[in-house]
Amino acid sequence: MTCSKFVLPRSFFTRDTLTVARELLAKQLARRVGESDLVGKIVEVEAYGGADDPASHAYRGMTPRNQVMFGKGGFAYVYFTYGKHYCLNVTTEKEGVPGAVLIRALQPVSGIEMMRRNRRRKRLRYLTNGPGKLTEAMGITKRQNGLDLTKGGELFIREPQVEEDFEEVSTGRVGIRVGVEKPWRFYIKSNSFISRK
DNA sequence: GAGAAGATCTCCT
DNA sequence: GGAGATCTTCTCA
Repeated sequence: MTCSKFVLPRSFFTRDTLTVARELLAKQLARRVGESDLVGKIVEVEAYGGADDPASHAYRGMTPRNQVMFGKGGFAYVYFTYGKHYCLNVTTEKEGVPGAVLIRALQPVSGIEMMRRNRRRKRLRYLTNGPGKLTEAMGITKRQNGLDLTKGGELFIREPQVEEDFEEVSTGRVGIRVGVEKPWRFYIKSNSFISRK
């Protein structure tokens, strides 16, 4: 069962990458595994561009890995890094324009017991407070690369049932060596699931 | 075909 | 607070 009226439509994603990144805060990432639903509130994101952004995978043009970033917005871009970790991005912009938003941290909403099993950790705070951690908690791997997130299938993004006020903070991006000066990281102020201060 | 770097996490001191 | 783990992907020859 999917509450499709809450699923974010294509038009949400096919906009400017920075706009999409900011508006993704406080939305819910939902993952369906068999009978179970894993849901987390998005509390931290980073925007990645194209030829204007040396930190982006798309900076040097299209490759087999990053081709999803060049398609239209609203698809999952999952890549493997550091020999251990997957990172989940949401593509943005229209067809032919590269752009993506890295989901860096979630606040668990439901399916928490399954997240604990996936992570083999008990402490709630360490289940999803980092890009490699949240993919492990939600069972996301390269198999989810290229999935359409607007269909309400095994992976999608939806409006929260209850709107909450929050204060947005923007800083330089984390864990990269170039392009650190761009204030393209956004997170919800004073949320305890942020990956780094 | 080889070499190097990477949008990170965990464990150890 | 710091280093090691570990493998995919890209670049260059």
